[in-house]
Amino acid sequence: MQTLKIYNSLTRQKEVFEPIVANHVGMYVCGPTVYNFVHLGNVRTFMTFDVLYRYLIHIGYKVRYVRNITDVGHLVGDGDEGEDKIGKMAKLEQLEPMEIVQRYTNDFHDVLKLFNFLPPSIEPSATGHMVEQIEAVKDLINKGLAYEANGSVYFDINKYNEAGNNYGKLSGRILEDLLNETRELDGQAEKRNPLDFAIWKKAAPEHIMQWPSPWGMGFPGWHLECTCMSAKYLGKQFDIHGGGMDLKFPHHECEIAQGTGLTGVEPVKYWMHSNMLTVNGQKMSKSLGNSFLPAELITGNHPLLEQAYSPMTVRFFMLQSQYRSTLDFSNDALKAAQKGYRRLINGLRVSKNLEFVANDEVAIDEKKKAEIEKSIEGFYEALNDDLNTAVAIAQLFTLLKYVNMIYMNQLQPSAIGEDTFEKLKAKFVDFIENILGLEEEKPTNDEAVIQGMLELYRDHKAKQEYDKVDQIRTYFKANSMSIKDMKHKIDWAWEE
RNA sequence: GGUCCUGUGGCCGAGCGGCUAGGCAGAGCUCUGCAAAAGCUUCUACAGCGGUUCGAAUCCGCUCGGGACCUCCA
Repeated sequence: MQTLKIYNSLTRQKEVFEPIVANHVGMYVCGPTVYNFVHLGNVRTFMTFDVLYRYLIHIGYKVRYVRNITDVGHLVGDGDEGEDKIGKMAKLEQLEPMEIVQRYTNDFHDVLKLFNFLPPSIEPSATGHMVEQIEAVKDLINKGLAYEANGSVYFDINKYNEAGNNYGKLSGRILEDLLNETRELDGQAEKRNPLDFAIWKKAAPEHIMQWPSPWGMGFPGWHLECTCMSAKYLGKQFDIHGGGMDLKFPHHECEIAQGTGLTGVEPVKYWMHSNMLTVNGQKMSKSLGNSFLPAELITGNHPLLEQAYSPMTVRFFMLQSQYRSTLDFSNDALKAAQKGYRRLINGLRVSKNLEFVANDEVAIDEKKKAEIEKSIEGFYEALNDDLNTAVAIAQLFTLLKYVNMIYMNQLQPSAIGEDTFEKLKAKFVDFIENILGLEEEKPTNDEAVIQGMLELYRDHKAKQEYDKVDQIRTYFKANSMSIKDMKHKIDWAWEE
């Protein structure tokens, strides 16, 4: 098996990945809060973990990939007194909260499909795990790590730290500093410590999302669902937890506190955080209003877009950088990616039809043979090095060169030997399709080609070259189409 | 203000002590009826100033830019 190294945010260094249970990997990734459309920044994070998931499977692990849907508990605004995001949208659009959830969950799934993401093994939702969350709150109260105040329950940071823990270790925060910088927020009065965070919130009567609990009507705190669902499906300790960099604090910090508080052990072995997608150097985010929706991208319908870009162009574009670097989103970069992607995919199509031809008169070109072998090895090395897809793609372009040379008859297959030839062919396809998840996009403008054919048809007809005319008709017919040769015009239709 | 990241050639983006990353764009060549495609060759780099070192995009210091987080964000 390959030796994969992962940058662990918790230890701030690259570590050799060793699963808790041999050959099995438990991976949890924070999914979206479904109160709005997912944007391209979100897509980047899910793409990072899609490639990781694919790679782990490729190198032989049995992976359980859990990615949640947060459909309650995420509050609007800064304070703990903010409205629930789903509830707010429901009111705004005059819909049932579950309609909001359904609508944006559907959108999320559409987007994932668009970018060719593998579905996770389990996709649990927060509202579907209300019992588990209430039990967790009870448990934390029993353990003395949480307290009730006025119908809400807060996690007690001081108690947690007194028990020998270190709240803030993931994000590198020092409690005193945090305290000094705490903003004046509503609801602070209820807390023993301003840093304590809600694990259960009392719901005002008009609040449209609420559940009965031992502490009255309310709803769970934002961080709790991930703790409960990851523990339920992956166990109290699991291998990889991923998410965007911006979730490190407070979300993931709170997850560590909750998980450790509940079970006494660290919930996660490797924390992975993907960096932000930026626009003109600034983070793409919903609140800054500089986010791009996938739909805007593929239609080109956005003031900052000069043209439309296909989903695979975007996938290629994002994979050309390493996930821990910020990536800037621009027309020039996207256009360059489009060309690169197309060149690679043309090679992919061509490579599938390449056949080995034995020829004893051709000597083995050891240098070329070695370069191919080295690039294949290099592809693995790149991904093993904290999922460096940028370097992996560079290797792919070396392989592409050889695929093209063989295709163009500039290189005899036998010059690299049958083994290397078959390996080149198999790996090239496997790397692109199965690991990077890039696929050929079928042309969307077949109509233009058809019109060109009809043009030819018209010409030949005019010149009375009926053998050519019949040839074109046969071609159409073979594709379940027929040419409609009418008095006023020539058109085509699907054969009925 | 605190914590942390970052500045690479025309553009994007790897590398993080010695070995041409790569893509896109530009130039030349081969091939071609002409193109396109493909292959070959090639030009532009490591923000600035010091230091460490036989050797520094790569380590250290300072200066100047850019950004993230500090209870909305992937």
